Amino acid sequence: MGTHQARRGDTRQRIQDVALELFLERGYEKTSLREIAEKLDVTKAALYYHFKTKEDIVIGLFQEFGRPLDELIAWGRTQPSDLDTRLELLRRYSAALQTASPLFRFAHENQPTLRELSIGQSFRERITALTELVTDAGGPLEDRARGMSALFTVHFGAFAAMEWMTGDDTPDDKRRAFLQVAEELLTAAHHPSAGTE
Amino acid sequence: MGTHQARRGDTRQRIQDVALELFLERGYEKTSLREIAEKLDVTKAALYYHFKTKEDIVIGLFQEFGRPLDELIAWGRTQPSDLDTRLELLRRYSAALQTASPLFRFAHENQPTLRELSIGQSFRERITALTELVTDAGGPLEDRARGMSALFTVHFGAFAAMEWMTGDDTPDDKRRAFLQVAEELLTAAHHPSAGTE
Amino acid sequence: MGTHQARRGDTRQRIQDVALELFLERGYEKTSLREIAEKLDVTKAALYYHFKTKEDIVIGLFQEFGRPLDELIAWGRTQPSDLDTRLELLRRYSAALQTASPLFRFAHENQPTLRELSIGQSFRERITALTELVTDAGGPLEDRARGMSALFTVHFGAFAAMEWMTGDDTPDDKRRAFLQVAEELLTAAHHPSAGTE
Amino acid sequence: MGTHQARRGDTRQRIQDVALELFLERGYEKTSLREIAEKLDVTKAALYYHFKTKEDIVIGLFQEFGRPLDELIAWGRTQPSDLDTRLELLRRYSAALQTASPLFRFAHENQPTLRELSIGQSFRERITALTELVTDAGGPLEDRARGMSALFTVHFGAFAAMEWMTGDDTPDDKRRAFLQVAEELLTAAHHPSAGTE
DNA sequence: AATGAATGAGGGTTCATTCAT
DNA sequence: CATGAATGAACCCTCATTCAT
Repeated sequence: MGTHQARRGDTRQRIQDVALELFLERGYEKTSLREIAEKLDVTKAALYYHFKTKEDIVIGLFQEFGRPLDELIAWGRTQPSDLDTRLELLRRYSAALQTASPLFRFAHENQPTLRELSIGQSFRERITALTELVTDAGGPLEDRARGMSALFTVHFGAFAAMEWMTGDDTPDDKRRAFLQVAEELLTAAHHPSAGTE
Repeated sequence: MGTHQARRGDTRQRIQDVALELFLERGYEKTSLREIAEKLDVTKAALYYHFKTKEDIVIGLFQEFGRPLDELIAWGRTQPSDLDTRLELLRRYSAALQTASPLFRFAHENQPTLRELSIGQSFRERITALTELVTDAGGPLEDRARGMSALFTVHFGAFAAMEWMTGDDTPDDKRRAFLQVAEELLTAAHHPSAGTE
Repeated sequence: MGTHQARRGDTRQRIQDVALELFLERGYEKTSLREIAEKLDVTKAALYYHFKTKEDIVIGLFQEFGRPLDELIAWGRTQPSDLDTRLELLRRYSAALQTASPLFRFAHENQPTLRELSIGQSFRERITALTELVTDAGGPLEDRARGMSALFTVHFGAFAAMEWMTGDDTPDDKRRAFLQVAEELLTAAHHPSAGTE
Repeated sequence: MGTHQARRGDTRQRIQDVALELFLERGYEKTSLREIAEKLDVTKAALYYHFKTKEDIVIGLFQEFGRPLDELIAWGRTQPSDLDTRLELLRRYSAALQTASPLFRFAHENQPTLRELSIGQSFRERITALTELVTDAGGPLEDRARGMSALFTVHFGAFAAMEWMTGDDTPDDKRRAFLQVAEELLTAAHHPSAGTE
């Protein structure tokens, strides 16, 4: 029950938690392994026992949190490419963001780093896959814009909005509100009169 | 006479150009002054003749490119807070992004850095100001979400979309499409029946 | 039962074998215990069960392989200091190198390390002892040079030559050739007319 | 006339001097840049102003000291492949070693390191070139052994001998003695009766 | 308007070694 | 007989910055 040495075996997990926390606060590049180690009250070398490199910590994070997104895409690909599927995709994406949003915010705020970090490639591919599922590649430009906009809305509604939106609604209220706006966008994209209005 | 030394006096400008280019490519933190200097074929020390610090280069960039945004906000504050004003704000914002989009992309992709860089504060404030002009602080949550979504749509439509949207429409076509979607969103937010649907 | 764990008790030997192999390939300093352990498919800590320190592995190697040299010197000291003894020393040394040459190559290629490694001292002493047995401390400079040269010839003929000598003679052919050259050198050193030429 | 800052512009040279000195004393791997810097009373970073990497220091050393050897080889290749040429090659090699011997000793005592250091390759090639010039690729094995032995004799006579040879002859006396022994070896290799004796 | 030389702080990484289990 | 987890010291290297010239 002491402060020291109390945990055991969960060090790997703790490293990832603290790392993500600091990466979000100060960015990947500016977060040094020294900082992570100090916050955990271990040595830098201890980190290297659990992760081969700094980049490896990020890879670990994405493996853990990125799975729901993979499943979502896999599911989407088994479904017919119609409005109902897309609405459901949005809903599930919104739900997934509830827990994974820290990682996604990290991904967004550290793009130049991820671009060079191998893992970044696969993350971008997943985003691309999602947009393809939600938009109709052959449809009119406006409709595709609506699809992407719906995605932006759910996506950024999950974290960017948290900082910029005033009022005292709960995070979950906000999330649902953005989800509804996104659904309207997608529905409009499928409405025959959408492009003409 | 000679390709070298041909320019004069515009070194400051050239530094900023190259810096922004590299910041976009590799991120602010990973771009070293050495790289910038080498690409310009001058010494690191030369950079210090023109800019007091690395951060100063960023400040210079924001002063140059950030002005249109300041003017936009200033204009918005003189106008009545109604739908027409907001639509016009969107249009002007979209237009401003046409030239300033590299800087905005830089701002977005280097948020953790900017957060600590003093200049970042003022940039965030400007974004906050914009959202306040475009949404009605006292209105229903869905409407505020629509306002923010409209802003996201114009904003990310300007660069994120460029990478993720397939098809061979021109960038300007895309921009206009996103603008139109954003206008629809704002209009819906002002429609009496919007919240009930 | 199974390929693993098949050996038992010979772990110490296997460590030494793999260590010498790696020391020869990459040098003592650049060979880490991690590498040795990985190649053996055990943990670093396991090495410490068999050897107290990294240096201890080297000591072990020299004890194993260095004995023939000790015996050679001991034998030499019991013999009269004449040409026949010296020729026989050369022959025995050449023979000893046949099996011990890896260790000798290691010793030669890692001299700065050995110099600081306690065991190195004793190795150098042995070489010095050999030269004293083969040369006549009070004789003319040229003769002493011939003695050392004979030693070089046998010594480096055993490994350096392997890499630099073209042709398809067997290693043993080469060894014998160098031995013969060395014998000529020693014999010349004992010839009355040697110094006068 | 102060102790500090007294020199200027010769820092690069001083780094190389001190580096070689330490490399000889403690070996390349065990010599840290910190040690070199401290001995020079500058910062580690200063070293990096003059040399891109630790390996670069070695490269610099070889470029400086390795040139005489290159010239020797180049000269040898313009000459007829007979005894006189070979004797002259030995003499010139022996002379070259007078000044370059520290570098050659370094090369010899740090072979595993050099093998991985790119520069090492070219050094080995030079040694190979020399042996080819001094021996007759098509001749009998014994004669080739005599050629290599002659080279060993001159080569190791230049530094290894210094440590192992007792007596109070000057280094130059020793060098000349070894040179003479080497000359005898080469001459014997060209004697018709050499192999039969 | 710019350079050459240097610095101090810190980066990520690797190493030999230890010890409770 | 061996492992898992960790440490402390050191490593090479890079960075933003300075300053005399």
